[in-house]
Amino acid sequence: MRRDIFQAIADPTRRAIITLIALQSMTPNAIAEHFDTSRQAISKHLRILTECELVQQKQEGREIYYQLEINKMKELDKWLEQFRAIWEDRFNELDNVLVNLKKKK
Amino acid sequence: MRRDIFQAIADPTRRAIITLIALQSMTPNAIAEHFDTSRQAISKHLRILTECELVQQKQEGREIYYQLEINKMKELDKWLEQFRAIWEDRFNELDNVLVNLKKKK
DNA sequence: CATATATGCAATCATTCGGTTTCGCAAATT
DNA sequence: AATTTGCGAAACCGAATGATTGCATATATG
Repeated sequence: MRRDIFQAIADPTRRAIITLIALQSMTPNAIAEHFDTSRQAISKHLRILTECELVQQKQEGREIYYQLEINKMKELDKWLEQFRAIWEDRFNELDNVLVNLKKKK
Repeated sequence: MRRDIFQAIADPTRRAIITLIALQSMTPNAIAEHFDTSRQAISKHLRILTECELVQQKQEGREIYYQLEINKMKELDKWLEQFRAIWEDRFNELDNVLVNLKKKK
């Protein structure tokens, strides 16, 4: 089972979990209350998120708090980096087109 | 078949296709040459990318050029936005810790 | 007009995915 | 000590996924 962040965020429930615990770590039960599925289903999602290190566990007694590993999210940003240059370029090109249109007038 | 960008970029081959045609649009055959799989498999990936509008087709005779719809990539960036604030905050917190350590010295 | 080329589409198949249900275990509570 | 609570693991199931193979269609080329 090869897990990577891209596959992890492909599922909408997992994306929702990520957003949910972004600001504050939560236990599986607390998380599950926000969804229509069973606690075990959430538990499985958390396992996947843990496997690809998007999430970290902090045991406290019999409770386990899941915390977002925000640094891992940066890997997504890193992948996007290569395209950022392009869409800025295209924007500039559009800019030039507009400038030329103005000149024609 | 509900397609969204997150599911589209979950597959490594599709990510590679995206990167491949980012700078220059290409035909399915040309794309397929870069991979180990069959042309039809690539065609299926292109269909998925087209369905979620990450890619656009330009017919030229019997050839079809596939072009990256760079604007759609921005949606990913938009989703990341909510976390960017967090990881910058955490960086600031770390900054404060370092400042405090200095003071102790 | 016959043939080669570029492409999409449908059927099929093994694998993975996301969910439920059942179970076991350890920590709290009574 | 007995019970409740919070959790993960395993077994199972239907649906989706990614790949292959075979076929159909449209455009070039001889």
